[in-house]
Amino acid sequence: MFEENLEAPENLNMHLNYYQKEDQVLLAVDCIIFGFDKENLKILLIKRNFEPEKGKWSLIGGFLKKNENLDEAAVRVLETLTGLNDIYLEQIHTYSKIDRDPGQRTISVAYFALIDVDSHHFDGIQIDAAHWFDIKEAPNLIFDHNEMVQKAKARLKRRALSKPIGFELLPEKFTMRQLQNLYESILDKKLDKRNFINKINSLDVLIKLDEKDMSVSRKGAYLYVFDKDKYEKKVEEDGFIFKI
Amino acid sequence: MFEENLEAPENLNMHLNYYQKEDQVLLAVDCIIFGFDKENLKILLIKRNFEPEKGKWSLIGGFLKKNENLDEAAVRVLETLTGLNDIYLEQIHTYSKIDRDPGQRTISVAYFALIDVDSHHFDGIQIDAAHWFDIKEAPNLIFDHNEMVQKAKARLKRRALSKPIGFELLPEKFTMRQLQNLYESILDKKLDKRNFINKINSLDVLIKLDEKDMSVSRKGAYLYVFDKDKYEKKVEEDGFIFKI
DNA sequence: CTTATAAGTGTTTTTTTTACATTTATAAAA
DNA sequence: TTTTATAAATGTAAAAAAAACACTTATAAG
Repeated sequence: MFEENLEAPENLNMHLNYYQKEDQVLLAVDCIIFGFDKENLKILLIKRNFEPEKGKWSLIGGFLKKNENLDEAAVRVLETLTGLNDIYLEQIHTYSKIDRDPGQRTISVAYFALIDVDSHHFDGIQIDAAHWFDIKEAPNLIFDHNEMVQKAKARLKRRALSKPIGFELLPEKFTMRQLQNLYESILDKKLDKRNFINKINSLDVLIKLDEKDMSVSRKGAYLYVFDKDKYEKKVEEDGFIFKI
Repeated sequence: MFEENLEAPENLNMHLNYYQKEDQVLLAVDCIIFGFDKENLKILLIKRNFEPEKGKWSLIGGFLKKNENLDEAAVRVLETLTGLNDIYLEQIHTYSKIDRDPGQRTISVAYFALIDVDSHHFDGIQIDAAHWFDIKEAPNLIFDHNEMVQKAKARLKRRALSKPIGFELLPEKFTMRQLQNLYESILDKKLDKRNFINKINSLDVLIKLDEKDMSVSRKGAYLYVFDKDKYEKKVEEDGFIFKI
C-alpha cells in the first residue's frame, strides 16, 4: 500500500514516526460462529462477565497480537473457546465506528465460522457463559454485534449458494433431509423436496452409502457423504461451479 | 465485540491496559480506483516517490486518523487525491500479513472506488505521478497490492451483476453501446448486443432520451439516463432485484 | 395385521437464457 | 445528387433451467 499521509508528503520519515504513535489503534477480531444440530441453524454467544455491558450477550473475540495476522488471531480465539482448530473461517468486514466500544477506541474485524454442533462435542465451551442460540431466537447483542451477525448471515447465504460450504456444518454422514434442513435454515425458506434432491444429485458430489439413519423415521433414510475429492477434481477440470 | 484476551480473563482491566499499549497497530486504507472512459475499464495508480519501493507503482492510501472511521478515511484519501467527494466506495477486505510492508507492521483495509474518468475532469490528480492504466495493462504493484486489485476486480464483477453499480462509472447520459462496453470490460467477455439490450430494457430502469450521440456513428445512437428513483421505488415495492 | 410416518421417486409447465441476421439512418465521399 | 460505408436498431425460435406438483414404499409400533 501507499501508507502515507497525503497531506504532508514532505519530510516523510519524521512525519511518519510522529504519525505512527499518534494514530495507532487496537485491533480486535470478533467471531460469528454458526452451528447446525441437524435441525436448526444456531449461533454461539457468550454472556459478558465484565464492564461495560456486563451480563449482556456478545460475540466472542480477542485482540490481534503482534506476532500473528488476522486469520491466525481468529483461529486462536476460536480454538481458545472451543478447543477446535480445523474450522471454516472467513473474514467478513471491518468495523470502525469511533465509539462502537464505549470503553475505548477499538476497530474490529469480523469473521464467520462454521461448526457441526453435534459431531464436535467439544470438551467444553471453555467459557461457562457460552450458549448456542437458535438463529431465530438469538438475543440482542452489545455494541455493533447485531450488525455483524446480519452481515454474516447474508454472507453465509451467498456462500451456501455458490460453494459446498454447507457441508462444514454437517456431520460426515448425513441424510438428504438434514441437508435440506440446513439449506432451509440458511436460506430461511422452505424448499421443494423433489427439486432439492434432483438439484443435489445433478451436482454429482455426494456418495450414497448402504447405511441408513433409523433415528427419525420408520422407513429410515439413506446416509450420504460429501465427496470432496470429486468436487475439487470437477472444479479443476471443468471449472465446475457449485450452484444451488 | 468481546474484545478481550481470552487467555487471561482475570484481572481484566489491568491486563487490558497493558495489552493495549503492547498490541496497538497502524491502520491504513488503500483504494482501488476503477474508472471508465466509455471504452475501457481503467485503474488509477501512483508512482511512489519514497522508500521502500521508491519508483514502483502502488495504490493510493493513507492512515486512519483518531477522529474518523474507515469509510471516512477512504473518502478523505480519495478526495485529497482527486478532489472528488461523491464517489462510490465499498470496503473489500483487510490485509494483515505480518511483513506485508517491510518498513513497519501495518494493517491495511482495502476499498474500491468507481469514477467516470471523462465527466470528472478533476482538477488535478493532485499527485503528479498518478496515472490511469487500462485494467489489462496495469503494471506490477508493490506489497500485496496486486492481490488487493484481484479481489477488487472480483467484487466489481459480482456487484455489477447484482446492483446497478455500473452507472457510477458512466456519464449521466450514455449510449447502449457504452453501457455494453462497460459490462464487457467488467465481466471480461463479449456479450450479444441484442440479448444485452433486451435484458437491460426488461429491467425498466433506463429513460431513453430524444437526444443522440453523433460522435461515433453516422446514424447516431440514442442517449439514455439511469432512472434512480424508479430503481429505488422498484426495490422498495417489489423487492426488485437488479440482475444482469 | 393394521396403522402411522417420513422416505423416495418423475413429469409437465413455466421461465430464463442463448443463438442468430437483416434493415435503417446518416455523414462522407464521389 | 447519388453512392457508399458504418454503426444502430430490432425480434424470434430453440435450448436450458427452474418451479410446480402427488403418489407409493418401507418400516416400527401398536
